[in-house]
Amino acid sequence: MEGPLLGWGRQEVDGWRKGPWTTQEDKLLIEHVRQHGEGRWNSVSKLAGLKRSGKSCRLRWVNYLRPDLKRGKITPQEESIIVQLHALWGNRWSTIARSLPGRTDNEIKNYWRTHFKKGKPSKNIERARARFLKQRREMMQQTQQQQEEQSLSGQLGGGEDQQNQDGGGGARAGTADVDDRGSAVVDDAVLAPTVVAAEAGQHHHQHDLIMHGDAMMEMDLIMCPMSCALLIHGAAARQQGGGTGSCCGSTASDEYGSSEEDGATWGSLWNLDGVVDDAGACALW
DNA sequence: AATGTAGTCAACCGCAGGCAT
DNA sequence: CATGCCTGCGGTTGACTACAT
Repeated sequence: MEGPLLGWGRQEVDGWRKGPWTTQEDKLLIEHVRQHGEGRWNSVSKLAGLKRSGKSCRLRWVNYLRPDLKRGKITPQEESIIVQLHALWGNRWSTIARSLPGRTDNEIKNYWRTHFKKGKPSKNIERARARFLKQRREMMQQTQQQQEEQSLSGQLGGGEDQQNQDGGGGARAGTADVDDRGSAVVDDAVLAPTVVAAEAGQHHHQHDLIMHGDAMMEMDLIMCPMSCALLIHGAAARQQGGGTGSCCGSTASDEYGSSEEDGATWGSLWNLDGVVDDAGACALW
């Protein structure tokens, strides 16, 4: 496996190797990261004896060599998450990728390009997207209304944390609402403290989110539908007595690996009407 | 069976922001 | 405070593969 992969045109520019990585290079990089950890990519080439730029090393590691990467095709769940997050964040692939454990921004970007950019399942996608945006609008209006009511009444002296604790209805925390079409509406308030803490590092990115299209709004709360999905999943699992709730982890990947081309799966995925039961638990997971 | 086309994946490039000096 | 370097991100490109004609 030593260097048969030519064809990227340039093999070496200014002393830097370019093009496909060899297994030898991969080994060197893996070994280096194992010993020194991630980061300091520019020094990797020297320390590891790689004729690769820091950028190239980082890219290779992040997109291909990282041990926590989930190989295999994007599952329908992940796909729906991608669509929702893209509706929220646009082409912020890295942000979207953070909500999909084991997936890279590059992977998601490629996936989006090939599947949605050319409008393959456009009707479903657009419908779901439109529905999602509409739901978000309604939800935000509702939230705003609640905030106004609260500020007007002034009786809830608990401060700004109050709404998070209460979630606008107490029992709603950790669940999904169901709108008049039966679709799952993820409530901002379901964001658990742990999730907030986990997201705190990137809060500054997400606080001033600009919605796509006509839905321009500022997010007062940290928006992470995947986190919400996790919680929905968890809630569903709890309701079923399942206990642990793994989200789009490897199990999901395994489960859907064989059926993701199935049109029926697509249909059921986007027709969320049958997905959320009366208790608000999401049956997808 | 050969050829053309679309899909997928891996990698590169340029830019911007953050951080150290 | 200014500058330079490093890192990360998004866009783009090229090669390979699968499928259709």
